Amino acid sequence: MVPRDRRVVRDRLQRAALELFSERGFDGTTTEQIAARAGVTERTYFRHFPDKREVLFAAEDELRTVTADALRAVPGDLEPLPALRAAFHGVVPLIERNRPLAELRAPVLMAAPALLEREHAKTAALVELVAAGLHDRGVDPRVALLSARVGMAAFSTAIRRWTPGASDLHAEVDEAFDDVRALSTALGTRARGV
Amino acid sequence: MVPRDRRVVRDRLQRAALELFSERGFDGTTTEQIAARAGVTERTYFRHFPDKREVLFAAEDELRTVTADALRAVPGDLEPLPALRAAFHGVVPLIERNRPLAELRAPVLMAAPALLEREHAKTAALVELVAAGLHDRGVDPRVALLSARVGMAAFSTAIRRWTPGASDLHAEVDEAFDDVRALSTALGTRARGV
DNA sequence: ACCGTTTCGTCAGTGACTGACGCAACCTGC
DNA sequence: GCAGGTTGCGTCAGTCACTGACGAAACGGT
Repeated sequence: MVPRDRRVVRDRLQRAALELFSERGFDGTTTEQIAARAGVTERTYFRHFPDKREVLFAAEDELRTVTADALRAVPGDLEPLPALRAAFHGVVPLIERNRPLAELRAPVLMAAPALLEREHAKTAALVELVAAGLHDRGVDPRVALLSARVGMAAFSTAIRRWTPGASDLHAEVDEAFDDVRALSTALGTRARGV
Repeated sequence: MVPRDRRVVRDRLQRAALELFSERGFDGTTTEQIAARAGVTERTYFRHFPDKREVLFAAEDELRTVTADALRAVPGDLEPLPALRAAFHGVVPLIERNRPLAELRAPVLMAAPALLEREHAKTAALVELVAAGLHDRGVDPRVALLSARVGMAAFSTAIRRWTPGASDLHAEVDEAFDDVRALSTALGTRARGV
C-alpha cells in the first residue's frame, strides 16, 4: 500500500487513464490497465469513479458550481439572455484555466462515441441547471428552458470558436450572443409577449 | 423457428423491450429477457440492434432523413433561422404521427439515465445534420452551427411545450421561434454583420 | 428437387461493473 | 504509546452487456 491519501490515488488514476486513452484509444483500453498503471487494482478504480468514462469528467462539478454561482451573482433586473451572457463571462476564467487539460482531452473525446455522448449529457445537465437558475430569478419556467438552451448554444459556440492565443474568450462570448441577436432579427417582428 | 421475416422479429423485439422496460425498468431488464419474450435468443437480439438501448431509437433514421429533406425543400433565399423554422414545420407531421409511441417511451426514458443520454446524443447528432444542411445552403460554417443549435433549441422547446389535443405543434413551433426573437431583442443592438 | 443466401441457435469468451469479506494503515482519546 | 473506530485497499466470486465462429434450418429462385 503506497498512497494513503485518497486524492493521490484519484489523481494517478486520472493521469493514467488520459495517457492510455491517448495511446490506445478508449475502446482499446481496459479499466484493469488504467488501475495497473496507477498502481492499484481494478476494484479500487471503481471506488473512485462510477464507470470507465467518468475519469475524464472530474471537472464537471466545479463547472456546475461556478456556473450556478455566476448566475446568482448577476443583477436581478437583467433579462434572461443578458443575464446568461453576464453569467458566462463569469465562467470564462474557469474555462481558460482548464484549457491545457482540455486540449489533451479533446482528441480522446472526439475518437470515442461513448465519451462524446457523455460530453453531450454534461451540456444537457448544464442547461437544466441554468434553466433552474433562471427560474429562481423569477423567469417563467417555459421561457427559462428556452433561454437556457439558447444561451448555452451561444456559450458552446463561443468556446468552439475560441482559438486560444489568437482570440479572447470574453470577446467570443459577446460575439456569439451578438450573432444570436442578429440571426433572430430575420425572424420578423410579430407582436407577442414573452 | 417461427418467423422467417426479419421485420417481424425486429418488431417483436421492440414491443417486448418497451413492455419489459415499462414493467421492470431499463436496469431491471436483461437483453436475454427481451429476446425470450420476443421468442428468440439473446444473440439474435444483437443481430438486430447494436446494444441494449437502441431498441427504443429505431425511429431516429426516419427523423434524420425527413429533417434533411425538409431543409433541402426550403427556398434558398431564406435566412438561417427562418429556413429552420420552415424546415421544422415540415417535420411536424412525423412528430405528430409518432406521438402515441412517444408517449409510451417517455416515462421509460425519464427513468433511465442511460436512455436519456442516448436521447441527448440523438439531438446533438440532429444539430450536426442541420448545421451541415445550412452549410449546403451557403451559410458560413461558424454561423451554421450556432443557427442549428438555436433552431434546435426552439424546436425541442416547441415539442416539450406541446400538449397534444390542447395545442397545435405548428403553432408551438412558431411561438418558440417568436420567443427566441423576443428574448434576443434584450441583447441590445450593436452594429455587427453575421 | 437442387443450391446459394439469410437468418437463427449454440458455444465460448472478453470486459465493465458490483457485493461481500478481510486486512492494513490512519486517527482519535486516553 | 496503545486500544478501538474509521477509512481505503486487495481479493474473490458473480452478473450482464456484447462479440466472433461455426453449424443448421428456412427461404428464394431455377
